[in-house]
Amino acid sequence: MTTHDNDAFKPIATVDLAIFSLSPAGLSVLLVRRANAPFAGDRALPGGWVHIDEDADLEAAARRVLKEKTGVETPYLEQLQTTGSRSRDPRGWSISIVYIALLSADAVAKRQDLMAEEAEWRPIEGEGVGLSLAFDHASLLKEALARIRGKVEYSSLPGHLLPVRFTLSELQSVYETLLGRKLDKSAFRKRMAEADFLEPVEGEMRRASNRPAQMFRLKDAQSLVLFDRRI
Amino acid sequence: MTTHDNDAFKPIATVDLAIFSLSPAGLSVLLVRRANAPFAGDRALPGGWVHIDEDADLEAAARRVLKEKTGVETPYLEQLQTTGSRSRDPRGWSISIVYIALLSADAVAKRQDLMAEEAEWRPIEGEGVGLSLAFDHASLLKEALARIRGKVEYSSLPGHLLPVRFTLSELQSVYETLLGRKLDKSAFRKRMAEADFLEPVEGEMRRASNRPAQMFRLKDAQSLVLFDRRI
DNA sequence: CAGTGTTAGTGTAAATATTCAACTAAGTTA
DNA sequence: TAACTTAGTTGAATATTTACACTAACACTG
Repeated sequence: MTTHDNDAFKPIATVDLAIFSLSPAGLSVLLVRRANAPFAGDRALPGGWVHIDEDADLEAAARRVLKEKTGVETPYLEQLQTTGSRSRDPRGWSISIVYIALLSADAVAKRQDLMAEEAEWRPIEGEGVGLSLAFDHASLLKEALARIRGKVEYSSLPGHLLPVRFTLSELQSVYETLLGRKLDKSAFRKRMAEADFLEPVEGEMRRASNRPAQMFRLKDAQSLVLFDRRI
Repeated sequence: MTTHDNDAFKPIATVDLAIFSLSPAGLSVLLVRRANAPFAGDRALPGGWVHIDEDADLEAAARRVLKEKTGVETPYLEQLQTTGSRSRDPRGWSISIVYIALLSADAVAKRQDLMAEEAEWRPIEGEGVGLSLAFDHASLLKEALARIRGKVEYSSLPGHLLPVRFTLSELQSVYETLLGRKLDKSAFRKRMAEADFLEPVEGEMRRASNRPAQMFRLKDAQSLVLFDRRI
């Protein structure tokens, strides 16, 4: 057996992001158009090198890329997976650490002007975006969608896609969109109460031409709450 | 905004493994003693550089390290997480891709002679191993344990720690060990039947000085089955 | 200002699942 | 053959889930 301790392998390493938000067309992902080779002109998940001088850790690098592309600073952010292989980048053995970010609807609206030139929102259709993507990004996006759809079943994930204040009906509607099925209203409300990740915003009500609804906000906008049972 | 496309950041990158098996003392993890600096003499999770010429992808690198240290070729293997920061390795900005491996009890016994010299099994106590580990490996091990304990609640994970053939009573006993609580026998059997990841080994029974028990094996030794409800 | 439409939020009976413990089954051992 | 041990099943009491109907609170209409 040989020791490789002084023969450090240094692959090409990037941090790539699957950034999601809700648009009128449903769940959408942020894509950029690549300026340079390889895959120049193709769409890709936004990403970038880790800046060895600037980024203290991988999550900091992910937050930096996110801010560069969207202007948003405090999203829900979670590491998805790392892929690395000889063949995924024509320039050689490369590694990509993939993060998932969820942007609240009002954060997206407010920072519209801060969004990077080359970035655009694309609605999700089925398992992807109906476009071929650079590198293995189509497969990374598919994994990200699988993770998100899985977590909708037993976590507060959809709450991170809404504006800061929302009603229970709006929240239920996001769950239904992401799950692709209808939920029972009373069972839904019971789950939300048990899971204990919402707090009512005192004195604030959604008013329309019908009974006003209590508004809620997430107790913690940064972290997911996992349920005891499926929704 | 600057482009860094030709300024590829190349960190130090290793694949590290949290390899678990069952010993008489319960769940155990494989540790190695480091031969070289940094942390020479300390215990660490087994790991190594990706071999750019030899490993097609990250999982291949993980399987190679696993085989070098244990002699086992076909374990349950799953990527846990990737950590990367300026400070985790005194040699500079470094990345570690961490995998979890589960070894079946008979695989461990059979390959005892193939196990690496410097490797040893240490029983888990609480959130770790009661030893300080090199780098941030204590924290990586803690994350690995959290992942495992979480999955025991709603997956076939414990089945991957048993010998290839086992009885339902043995399986229940492993669930109980990992969960730290007793389970109801009839409810347990109902769950296992619903989850549908076991198949009876026809004609084989465990015989002792009592009623013989049907033996079972995993339908798929490589993959986990997730349950609809908690166990 | 009564009537209607619409969405918010609650209540309840029937169906389903869980729990707890007792029971039967099939072998070995004395 | 009786006692012992572990395998595997059954069932009644209790808790939870589901489906759906009900009440509540507003705006709008005439």
